[in-house]
Amino acid sequence: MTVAEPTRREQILTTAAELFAARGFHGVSVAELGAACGISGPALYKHFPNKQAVLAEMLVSISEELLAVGRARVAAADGPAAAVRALVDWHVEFALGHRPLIIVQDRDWESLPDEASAQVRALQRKYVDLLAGQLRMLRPELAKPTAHAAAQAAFGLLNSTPRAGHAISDAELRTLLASMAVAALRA
Amino acid sequence: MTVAEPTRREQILTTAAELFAARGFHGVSVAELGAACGISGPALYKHFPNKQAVLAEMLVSISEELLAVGRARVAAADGPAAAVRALVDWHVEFALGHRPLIIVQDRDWESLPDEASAQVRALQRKYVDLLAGQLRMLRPELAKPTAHAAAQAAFGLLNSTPRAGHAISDAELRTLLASMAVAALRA
DNA sequence: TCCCTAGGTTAACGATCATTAACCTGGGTG
DNA sequence: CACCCAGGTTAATGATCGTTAACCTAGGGA
Repeated sequence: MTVAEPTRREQILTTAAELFAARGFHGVSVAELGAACGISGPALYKHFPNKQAVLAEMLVSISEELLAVGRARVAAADGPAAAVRALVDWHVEFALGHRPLIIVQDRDWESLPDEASAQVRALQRKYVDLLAGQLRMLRPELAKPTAHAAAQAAFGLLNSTPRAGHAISDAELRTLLASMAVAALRA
Repeated sequence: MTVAEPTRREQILTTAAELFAARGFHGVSVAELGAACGISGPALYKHFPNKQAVLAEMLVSISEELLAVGRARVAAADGPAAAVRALVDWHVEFALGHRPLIIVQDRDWESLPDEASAQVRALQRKYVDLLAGQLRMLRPELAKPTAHAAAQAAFGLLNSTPRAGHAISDAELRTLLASMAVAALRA
């Protein structure tokens, strides 16, 4: 069976993720992005209506994936403690596997067009609330805003991943971050 | 005694911090920044050589302050456990008091001119190493890169502060974040 | 065979911006 | 009093960039 060759749309999306992560959405010109894909400049408009749409597709799809898989893992978990651990593991797994996307997501989401921006914010909020909800089942003494803030802080910890230097192996980083996040959520 | 009225330079710096935090360095034009200060456009060049210099002064000075005070608190602490706690407390105190600066620091430092960028990176590295060093004294089993990654993750947690909604009081947020960070570092 | 269309190309346009030029003004100093 | 200059002003400049226009080409279906 043949290796699935990526469509040009996909190539543009992954290339854009790397470039945006490295220099920011506004720091990458359409011409650069095209060149990095082997085509040049305006050819991008055969695949996307404009530059913001590239960013939008990228961020909306990963927000959706994070939420969908997160929900599935919670549903499959045996109780809130397991659910919290499952969510942490899922997020660190995703973050390690898609470092550029994580960087772009929390640096450049303000550059989105209004509609997509609201959509991403809503998805992210649901994702944070997913963790916050499980956390409150585990620790009923937490008020809702407190649990939300704690969940957000845990994701902040996990999202520091991509900036890490390569002096430590992915496997070690994975267990380190997961155990730190779980400990923080238990505090 | 009269209230210390800020010099125009200072006004520009604090205004720029708020605007950059809200819309990103590239998202704020020189004209907008001037207007927000009550002057207009090119008048900024009477106080700074160019737009990047505003960002540079902002980021270098806060990096220096973080490091200097961090060192002082470590020196004043009674043992590594107290030093870790002091560093966490100092960072959360600073982050809560200077939310826009924290946002700008980890979103826009790549927009700095090369020299300033290197300077900020060096200061930040020393700051992270300060925490990592105390952590290794506390937990000698940690390898140096591991401790560094753990320290970075803890700062990632603490820097999630500014994005938090206002549904929770600063006082509560302060103790929540501090205890989460300390717990994560102990894990 | 003929034509349509998907997916390229280069050239041109218009907006936005950072930066510079040229000019003004009022208050403190020699 | 005369002058200087710090700190403004508006207008102009040049670069960059996103986007559009106009055009080309290969390949597959009627």
